[in-house]
Amino acid sequence: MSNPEFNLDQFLPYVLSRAAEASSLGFQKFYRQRYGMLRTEWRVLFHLGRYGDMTAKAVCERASLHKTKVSRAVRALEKKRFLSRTRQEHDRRHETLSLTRHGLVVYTDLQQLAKEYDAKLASRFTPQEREVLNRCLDKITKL
Amino acid sequence: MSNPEFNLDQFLPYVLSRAAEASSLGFQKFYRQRYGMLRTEWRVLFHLGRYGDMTAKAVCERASLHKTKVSRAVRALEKKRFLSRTRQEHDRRHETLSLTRHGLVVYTDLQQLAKEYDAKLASRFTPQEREVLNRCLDKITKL
DNA sequence: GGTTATTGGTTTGATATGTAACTAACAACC
DNA sequence: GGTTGTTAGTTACATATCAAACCAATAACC
Repeated sequence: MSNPEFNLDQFLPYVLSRAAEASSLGFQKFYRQRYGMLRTEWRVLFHLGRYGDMTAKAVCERASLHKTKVSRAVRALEKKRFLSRTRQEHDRRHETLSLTRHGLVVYTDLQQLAKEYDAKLASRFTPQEREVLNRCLDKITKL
Repeated sequence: MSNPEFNLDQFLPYVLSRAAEASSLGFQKFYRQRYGMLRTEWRVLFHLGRYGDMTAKAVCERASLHKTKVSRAVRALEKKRFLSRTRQEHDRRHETLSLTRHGLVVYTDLQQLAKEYDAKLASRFTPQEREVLNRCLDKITKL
């Protein structure tokens, strides 16, 4: 069919999104089954767990997530008692998000699992490959 | 916060999905703006355009898409007169999907744009990087 | 100090997605 | 030739997502 030079299986956006889906799938089950969390929820949890308390806006920026998504994830996490909010006194529009003790436990658990899962993935690559891979993905992510 | 060894920005599923999103974004506008197509729709279109007529089932397998998604995409593409279906005589459960003349024109246009877009992305990498990248992504995709 | 603009966050309504149940065509078995 | 199983594709319903409108707090300007 038409131009044989174009190979769909080497088209970067396509290949990337397939790889992303495949690699997410294996990890999903941990946060879904164990804690009934959604993808965006664990992302928010991870950001808070890894980088400490911050405002919803900050999460949006760090994680490149839209504010409506974050808003809903925060509500869900709050309902599960994984995080709590506190309005800032000097500017009552901002609210600081912090993990509860329970949330921190969950984060620690998932973080450990993530580390193991990542190690398993990484084991398929040589250190050089891994390095190139990270570098390339980083370049792509930044526009 | 807790274990400083775990770096979210190197967690493969996370990094991959961000890169995938970023790289898709730039290409989206072509099929969205020009032809009002959705992601799944262009995937189906591309598979038919690139690999010729096939059944919906075959598209599912090749593109790793769920049959309901394909079903809906096919209907949408049919409505736009980009493809047509024909029941197979020897087994009336199967229907062969083929691009219409119009669909082929659209495919050719998008395929050209994809090639250019891909070249632009690829220009940021050395051939070696590109090779490693493809190899790694391929490994990840296959489990 | 009242008007206008901006900003952090939420809500709403239209659209997309995933899961499971469904239909229709065929095959296999007796 | 009727029962049972399987397969290609669709439908229905519940859920997730996106965009745009919205609200409330602050800032900026006069």
